[in-house]
Order: sequence, then C-alpha cells, then structure tokens
Amino acid sequence: MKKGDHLFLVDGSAYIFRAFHALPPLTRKSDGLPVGAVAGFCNMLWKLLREARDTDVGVTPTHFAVIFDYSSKTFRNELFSEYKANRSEPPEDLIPQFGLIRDATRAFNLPCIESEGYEADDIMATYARMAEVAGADTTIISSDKDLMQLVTDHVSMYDSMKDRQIGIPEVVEKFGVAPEKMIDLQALTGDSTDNIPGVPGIGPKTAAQLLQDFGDLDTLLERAAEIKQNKRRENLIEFADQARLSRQLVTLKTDTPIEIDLDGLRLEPQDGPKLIAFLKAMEFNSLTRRVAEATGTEAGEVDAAAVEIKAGSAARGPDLDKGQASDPVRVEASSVAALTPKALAAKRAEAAAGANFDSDAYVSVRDVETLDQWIADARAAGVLAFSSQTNSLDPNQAELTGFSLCSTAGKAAYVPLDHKSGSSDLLGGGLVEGQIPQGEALGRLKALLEDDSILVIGQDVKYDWLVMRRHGVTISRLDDTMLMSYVLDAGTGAQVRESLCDRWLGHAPIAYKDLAGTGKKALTFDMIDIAAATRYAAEDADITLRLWQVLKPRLVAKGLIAVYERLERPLVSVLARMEARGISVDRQILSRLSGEFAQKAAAIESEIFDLAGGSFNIGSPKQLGEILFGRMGLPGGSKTKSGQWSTSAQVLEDLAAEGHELPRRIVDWRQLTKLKSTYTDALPGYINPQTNRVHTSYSLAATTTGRLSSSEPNLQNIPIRTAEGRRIRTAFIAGKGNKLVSADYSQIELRVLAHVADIPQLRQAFADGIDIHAMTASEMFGVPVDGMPADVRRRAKAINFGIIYGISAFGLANQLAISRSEAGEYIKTYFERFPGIRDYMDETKAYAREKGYVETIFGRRAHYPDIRSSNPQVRAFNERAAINAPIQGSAADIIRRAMIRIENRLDASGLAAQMLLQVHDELIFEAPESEVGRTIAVVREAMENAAMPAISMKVPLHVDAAAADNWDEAH
DNA sequence: TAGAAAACGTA
DNA sequence: GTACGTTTTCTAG
Repeated sequence: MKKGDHLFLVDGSAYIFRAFHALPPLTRKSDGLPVGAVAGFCNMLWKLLREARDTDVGVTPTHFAVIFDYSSKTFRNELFSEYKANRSEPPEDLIPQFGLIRDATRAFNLPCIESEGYEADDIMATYARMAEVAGADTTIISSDKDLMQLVTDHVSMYDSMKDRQIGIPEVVEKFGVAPEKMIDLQALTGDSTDNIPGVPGIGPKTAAQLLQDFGDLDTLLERAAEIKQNKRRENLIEFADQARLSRQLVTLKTDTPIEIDLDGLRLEPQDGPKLIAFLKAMEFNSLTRRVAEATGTEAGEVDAAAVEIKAGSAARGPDLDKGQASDPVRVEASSVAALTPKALAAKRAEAAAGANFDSDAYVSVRDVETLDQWIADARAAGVLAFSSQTNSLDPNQAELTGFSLCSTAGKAAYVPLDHKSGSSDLLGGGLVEGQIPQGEALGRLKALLEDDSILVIGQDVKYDWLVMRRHGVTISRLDDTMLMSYVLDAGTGAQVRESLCDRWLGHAPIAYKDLAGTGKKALTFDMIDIAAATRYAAEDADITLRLWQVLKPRLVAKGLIAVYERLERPLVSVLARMEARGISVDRQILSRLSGEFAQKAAAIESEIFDLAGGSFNIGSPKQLGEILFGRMGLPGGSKTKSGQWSTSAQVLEDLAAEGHELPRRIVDWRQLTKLKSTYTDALPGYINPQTNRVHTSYSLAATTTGRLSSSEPNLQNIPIRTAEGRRIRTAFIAGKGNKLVSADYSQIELRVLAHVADIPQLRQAFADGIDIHAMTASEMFGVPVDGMPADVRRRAKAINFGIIYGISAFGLANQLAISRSEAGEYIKTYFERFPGIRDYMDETKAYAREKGYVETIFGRRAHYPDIRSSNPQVRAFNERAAINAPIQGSAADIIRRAMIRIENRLDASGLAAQMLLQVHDELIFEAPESEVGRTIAVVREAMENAAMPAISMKVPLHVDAAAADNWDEAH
C-alpha cells in the first residue's frame, strides 16, 4: 500500500445492528427468512463500491475490508469483568443474519476479517494506523463514536445511512473536542451500553468543558481539587481510578495481531456471477438486476447459490459467541456461475461473434399499446439500447424522426414519429399515416429514460442525450459502447459503429448511404420509407445492445472499468451541457476582420504577381513551387513525400532570410487567407439561428492519448500566436452581465513528466515556483538564471518540449536550426544532467514493446501495435508517441477529472458560472460579473486538486486564471 | 464527387 | 520530436 491509496473499512458488526433497527423489516419471499439487515448491508456495499465517488466520501477505494466482532469475550473482559455485561440477547430475527452477512461479504469478493479476543474496533484501529504509516488514507464506514478517536487528517469516517462524512471538524462540532481527545472524553462520560463506568455526573458537555480547561485527563485528575463545583470535584477525586480504567477500556488497540496485511486488502474486481448467485439466493431482485447490468453479467444464466442457513442457536454467528465462522457462500458448480470475469468476457465474445442478425424480426411500432409493451420489456430487463433517429447530424438542430429500442439481443423495434411522405406525391411532404403522436411517445420515453433503474445504452450517446434534452428528456443513467471500446482499444482503430460491429459481431450493418443515398441528393431520415428505416434503426439498437454485452464484461476482465466509469462516462453529460450552451460570437467583429484581411491579402496578391512576373494561383503549392523553384530558379529546400518541392512556411522563411522578397510575401498572404477562410469567414456560419451562439462538438474518443477533440467548428485551434490572429479571439464574448473566465494549467505536461519520471531538479523547481526553462538552461549550460540571455533559455525550452515529444536529434536540429550533431550533443548533455528522464524513456519504450500499450497515471491505455514494426522509421515514430502518450494522456485525464467535478463545485458554492469550452489545458467559463472572483477561486481549487485523491502528485499543479469581456483579454 | 496531399491553426 | 481539425488544391474515378 502506498501514498494515494485509499482504504475503506466497513464496521460490519455495528452496521448489522443499526440496519436491523433502522430499516423496514424484510423477509425472503419464498420462506419468510428475515433478511432486512442483509439487504441493507448489500445495498450499502454495492453503493460504496460502485458509486463512492458520487457520495460525500468523494473518493474511490483501492483497498477494502469488512471487519466483524469475533466473540463477546475480549481482552477488555480481563481488565474489567463487567465490560459489556449488560448486553441483552439480540432479537430472534437478527440471529440468522449474522452468518448471512459474512456470506454476503465474501460474495462481494471482499475480505471478511475477525480476530479472536479482539473487537472489530481494534482491528480497524490497527489497519487505519498501518495505512497512515504507509501514507495512505482511510475511511471507516461507521458512525460509532467509539471510533472517532481514530480520526486524523488521513482517517475519516463515513455514515453510510445518513450519507455524511465525519472528519476532524465534525467530531469537534459534535463533541467539542478534537478526535485525539475523544478517549479522555469517553473515559469521563462512560458508556452505559458498553457498561463503561466513567465518572458519575459528568456527561459529554461537562467533559468537553473540563478537557478544554485542563487539557487532558491526567492533568484534570491531578488538579481536580481546583474545581469549584463541589459535587463535580468530589466525584472526580473519588472516581479517578474508575476514569483511568474507563480510559483503558475505550482506548482502541492499534497493535492487534493481523493475519492479512494491507496489501491483502487490495480491492479485487467484482466477480459478477458469484455475487449474483448470492443475491439471487437472497431474492434481492432489484439489486441483482443492477449488479448484472453493471458487471455485464446475464443474470438469467446464473443459478442461485446454495446458502446454508443455520437455525436457532446454531445460527449464532461469531458476533455473539465462540461460534465458528460460517461457511463461505457455496456457489454451485454451475458452468456460468463459476466463470471468472476473463472467462465470462471470452464467452460473451465467442457467442457474439457467431451472432445472427435477422432484420425481418424487427418491428415497427405504430400504436401506443405496442410501445407500452416494449417499454414494459425494457423495465423488466433494466437495460435498454436506445438510438434516436433525426433529420440532422447537428444535435443542436436535429428534430426527432423516430427512435429504436432493444433490451434483448435480436429483438428490436423502431418507433417512427415524424416520417414524411415523398415529394413526388402531389401532397408531398405530408406526415405518413400510422405514427404515434410525438407528445404521447415523448411522455412515455421521458418516464423511461429518466428512470434511475433503467440503464440507457447508446453508441456515442452524447448525440442522443443532446437531441433528447432538446425534446425535454434528460437521459440519466447511461452506458456508451463507443467509450467502452475506446477505453479498451484506443490506438487500434476508430471506435465507430461499423468497425465495432464487424470486429465483435462479425456483421456488416446496413450502411446509411444505402438507405438515403449520398451527396446533395441524400435524403434526411424523415424522408425514408418506414419499413427500410425500421430495418436500419432497429438493427442499430440491436448492435448497440450486443456490443454492450461483449464490451462491458471485457472492461471488467481487463481491469479498465474504473477508467471507463471515472474518466469517460461522467464526461458525457458534462460535455453535452457545454455543447448545448455554446459560446457567444460577435458577427460584426468577424465581418470587419474579414474585410480587413481581404484588403490586405489583395494588396499582397498584386505585389506577389509583380514580383513573380505574372498571375497564378497562390494557394496552389504546385503552381507556387513551379514559379519559385522553376521559373525564378530559387534554391529548393526539402521535398514533400509525393516528390514535389515543399513550399512550407519553414522553407519560405529560410528563403526570406536570404533576402528574397517573394517568399516573405507568400507567407504573409497565406497567414491572412488562412485566418480569413478558416476563422472570420467560417465561424459566422456556425452560429446557431435559435441560440445565436456557436456550439462546437467534442469527441471523447478521437485521440489515442485521451485528449478531447473539437470540431464543427474546431474551437481548440483559435489563433493566438500572432497579433493578427489574436484579434479573432476578441470576437468570442461573454453574454450580457457576464464575463468570460479562462483558467489554464501552467506547464502541466512538464509537471506530469517531473512526477512520472521523478526528477529531483524538476520537482524542486516546480515546488519553488521558479522558471522551469531557465532552470533547465542553467543546469545544461551552466549559465546563472539571473541575467540569462533569451536565446539560452529558448534553446532549453525547445529541449524541454522535445523531451515531452520523445526527442530526436533530427527534430531538435530542425527546431533550433542547428546541426544534427550539435542537437545530439545537447541531448547527451541533457541526459547527463537528468538521467532519470533517460531511464523513464527507456522504461516506457520497453514497456510499450512488451505490452503493446502504455498507461497514464490513472490507468488509461494507449495502444501502439506498430511499435514492433520492422520498419525503423515506423518503429521510431511509435516509440516517440509511446513516450509522449503517458505525459499528454495523464494531463488530459487530470483536466477530465477537473471538468467532472467542477459543475457540482460551482453549484455547491451557489455560483451560476457555466463551463463553455475546453482547450486541452484550459477551461473557459461564462460567469456573472459579480461572481467572477469566487468563480475563479472555486475553479482553481478544483483544477489544482484534480488528481487527488487517486494520485498525489509529486509536484504542485498551478492554474492561472483571468476574466474579461472577451477571450483574448481573459486568456 | 470522394479522398489524398499540403499547408497551418491550437495545446 | 507529440496530439488534433479545417481549408484549399489536385487527382482519380
């Protein structure tokens, strides 16, 4: 166990008593066996394991154990024979549940820990202190005040029934003393339920006051004579020994003998079939369904486990007496129930590969009664593959044409809502008969898709989310097969429907263009014949469900479910909301700029023609090459891969530096026409007529490293480097009464490098907040930071960037316009000064070669199958990419984590700010003018701590933030 | 008309 | 030297 890990300790014995009294009685349906406390326990464990991040605990466990009392006789009875002597027998209905709760723990694949002669509290105390020594954090799932003495900066408690975290401030608030004083406080007050005597007449309030006045128990007892109140003074003197005994009784042992060490508590993947076998035996139907869906297990294929219930006194679990630990769940050796996650994933893949698609079996739903039947089926299944069909690719404009449903493989339906008849018809464009009125269908859909007990599965579900939201429906629980595939296979190919379908299901789905045609004449979906639309759309949902059945268990088997659930799935709705908001763009500014750029470009154009001695298409590199290197006879630089002379800016700049005028002008012309065509002319066309804002589309699954990408329009490449380009940013403006807030990570990739490669000088420099490039230059060239020439720093900066990109002498030489041998010398010097970087690079390359992928610090994988290529160029390229991916990808993961948290943080602070854009290391918000300061504080806090608690970075993250009326000034 | 190539905007 | 998306030109069909 190490720093950054998080141990969860569940106080099993306390939980069962509390649940028994707090929860409504529940009996197993078939035989009336009382199982209410077991049900509560299972639900809590499931919630902790699956949704820990959504609760106030705010963290996800890496280690996990459930601790029980073993027997009622412990070492405390030797200190004080009356300890817990007044405990009465547990209720009859609770007795059989003691054994079951242990069975449940094992079914969850969790360690079930108890120790003879010790209470659960002592075992938890021991583990918590061990974890603290290891630098890890602990959360104790209990609200028992006896455990509050354990609370520190690294140990907190969590009351699962009230969803409340108990840290140092909460203890102080409740008892008026810090956690470490709880022992003294309990020694004074005693505890009637445990029969701990304490000092008569002293309750919690008095005890807290006394401890505040005197510091601790020993001092208090020594100086008891100073107390003014007669009775209190006398009692403290008379019962001093009793207080000391009480203190011994309430002090938890932190050196309990431990059989399983901390590493043995590492959280193992959920074993779906094993858990489902137990839940089925308990007849916990809704939890069974949820577990099945989350673990990708087909509940119907799993037999109920044979769970042995001991009746009467024989059932007395170890909670009560010397009894033996009950048998583990005996999962019957049914073929499926015994499958490991790996075997299940393999079995699913095998079954799916031979799947049969029968488009004749698909149904068009044309009346409400039939729709209700399909909805009932979805509810029974608890899962629903859903696909919206629309008349536009733009989810911010699309109207719903119909939707398809599938909850059982092979059984899918299409519900047409807004299909129009063909234009050849005399009354062309009319609604086709026999479609459910949209309002009726949407009402039913809303109830279904917003229901928390239904998991909605989509392929690229962000699109459906946006479309449905515009129709008043907010999809709540979702899974996305595209994102599952991305987590499993980023780097091995596009995560699109067709390739996934071919790869996993061995099936080529109906192509959209076969349905609608292509190009200008392409039909929108509402113009497509309903029979054909049904074959296409129902198949779409069928494919999605089957892919989900294959991919979900695969995520579990590969240990990637956490990456999917923590870094991918929660971002779907976050990004959807950002896209829906859009950003305000000032048409006038763009139009003015466009005119200006056009004028300047025209002027340059005539200069160019004068210099070239005739007109030609300046935008054609081919014609330009002929003029420059043919007609004018300038010395050609490099060639492109198709053998043409390169006319890249680099080549032209070099020629300009030699005093040639034409190349200089070409570069200027290109800059202006680029800005005009890509930005000032194109952006207004993206302004949505309804919202008057520009809505980009983010892709979650487009990059190998985990970065997002933005398109239509791409708002991640708005110019900033040149003064001319920057002016485009002034057109991105805040709405009335608002400001744009820009918050960006400073040097996040170099910080990640310092963390993963663990470079002492880099860590120190970041810790001290000094100029990292200057530090590098100083180390390499021996030049003091003070008064360093700009060029020396520039070279070091290029090297630092080069390192992140998987440096080569060739690339560095190009960048710095120096010889390759000189660049090689620089690199050699760099590695001598920072040997850890070379080690990191070598290790990463070796890892990638062996595994075929590399991982970010959060476990995201990027695949590089070609790293084993026999072609040295291909191999070298893949090696550089593999070196870069953990750095770029970890930074991408960090900002993803920030984005996932930030909405709630703003909300909780009562701030109205809205996140609009992400540009890899920068987030843009729109915030009311009066809240700018507080917004920046909340955003910065969330971004700087985004790696926590999963990873404790070895360098601090730093965020710069500013606000202004437009993006140029805010950045 | 679709797709590749060249160029260039961002982190 | 890493990671992207969009534009224009040019070519192949």
